[in-house]
Amino acid sequence: MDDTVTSNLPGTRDLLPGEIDRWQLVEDRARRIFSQYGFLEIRTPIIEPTELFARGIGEDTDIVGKEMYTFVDQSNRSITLRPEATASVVRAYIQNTMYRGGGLTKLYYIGPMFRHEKKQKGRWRQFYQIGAEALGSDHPAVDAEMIEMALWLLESLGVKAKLLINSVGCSNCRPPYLERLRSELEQRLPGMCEDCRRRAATNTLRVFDCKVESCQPFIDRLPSITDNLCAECGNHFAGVRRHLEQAGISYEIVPRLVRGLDYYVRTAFEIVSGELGSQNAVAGGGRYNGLSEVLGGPPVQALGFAMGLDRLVMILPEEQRADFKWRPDVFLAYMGEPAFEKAGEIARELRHRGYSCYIDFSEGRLKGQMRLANKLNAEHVLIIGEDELSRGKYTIKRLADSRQWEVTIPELQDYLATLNRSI
RNA sequence: GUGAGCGUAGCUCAGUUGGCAGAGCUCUGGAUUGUGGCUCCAGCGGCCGGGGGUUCAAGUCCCCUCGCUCACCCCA
Repeated sequence: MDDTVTSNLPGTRDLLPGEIDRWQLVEDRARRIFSQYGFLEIRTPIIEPTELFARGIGEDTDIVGKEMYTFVDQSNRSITLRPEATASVVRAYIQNTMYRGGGLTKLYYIGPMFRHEKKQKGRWRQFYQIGAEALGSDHPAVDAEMIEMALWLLESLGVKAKLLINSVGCSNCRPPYLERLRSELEQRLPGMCEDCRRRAATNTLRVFDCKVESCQPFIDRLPSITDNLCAECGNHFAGVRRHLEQAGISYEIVPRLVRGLDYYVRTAFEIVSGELGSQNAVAGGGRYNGLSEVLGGPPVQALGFAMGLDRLVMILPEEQRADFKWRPDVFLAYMGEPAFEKAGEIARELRHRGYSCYIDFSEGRLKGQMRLANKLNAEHVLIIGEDELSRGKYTIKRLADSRQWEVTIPELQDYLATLNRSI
């Protein structure tokens, strides 16, 4: 059972027809809701120069440090399979001078991302995200609207989730805060875990992510960024909260929720679900006013979020999962070669008129074809035998109530038209 | 990278102190010559993940290995 040719790579998977309807439901809903908020789709390449992610995500992050799928191509360039899409979207925004008209640019994307991590519940090496980016404004209402949109998508799908928010300051208030944090950490560090000591040096804010029990008392007593915001950041955060409240959205402020990089500023948020096990984040996002400049573009105030489709599908309530099954409007059953040809002709005509038809090619007997029609949940079976062929009238049978009657093809079309099929 | 649990039919899983590899579902055929579902009958389907060892005898015990799953780190 371990043939390397007939096995997928670890952390990847096939999404089979039996479950794909749930994905389509989620994707369709997301597209509809995002477009209601004025977001337009963008599709960027799945591969990018490694440097884009190294700079756009940050050298100190786990993603860049150990999780990227990176290879050297035939032209000796270092290429990386995208571990997330924000850097690509900002790159495309700069490259295509989408900032030219001024104002707010709203974009969304759907697609696979890649991170070389060990598989866990809700964690894959190839996973899928739907995300949105709003570029060109620092207005707190933009933050609130984006959060509202993400929550509404989940709510409309019947998914229960909780919003966690924070503000991580900006280039004015963060450096003095970090200095204070480091000096307080210095005294406590000897009692803390190895990871904390490492993080204190490389990416200080990250010590707040620590989950080691013995570190918690230390962390709880550290000054929080939330209490050390400058006036502008404090006002911005208050604005976001006010707009959330006006939208009737409840939230929890989590001072420990941080995004560690310099160009991540102000709003940071996460949407979590209790049903996901250890990886409980369904969506995460934040503001990144400095990213465009880091990538060589103009200053652009922006924020975005990404939602994990795999995780969303996983926690989709059962009742959201059915309803979508494909079924043929007409299953064409035939007996004999001339009837087989006639079946093909009728099916072609019906399909061109927008109906879904199915023909069994096994050349089995009528019984077997009826059985297949039933298994496919066909709404009708059109029986084409020698009688029908010679008279030009066919037997149509409605499987739900077993009623059957004779029709000509024009009569069949009239009948089907009365059923109000959605095409 | 570290730790734990699990690998038996296409799927979900039984398999006792080591003693002829099983069930349900699916699939195929029949009961029913050109009529599905429900029922009944029959059938197909296995390197028990792989390799080595112990034993008269291993799905079962031991060692190695591969795979999967969950957890740690971190994140979607």
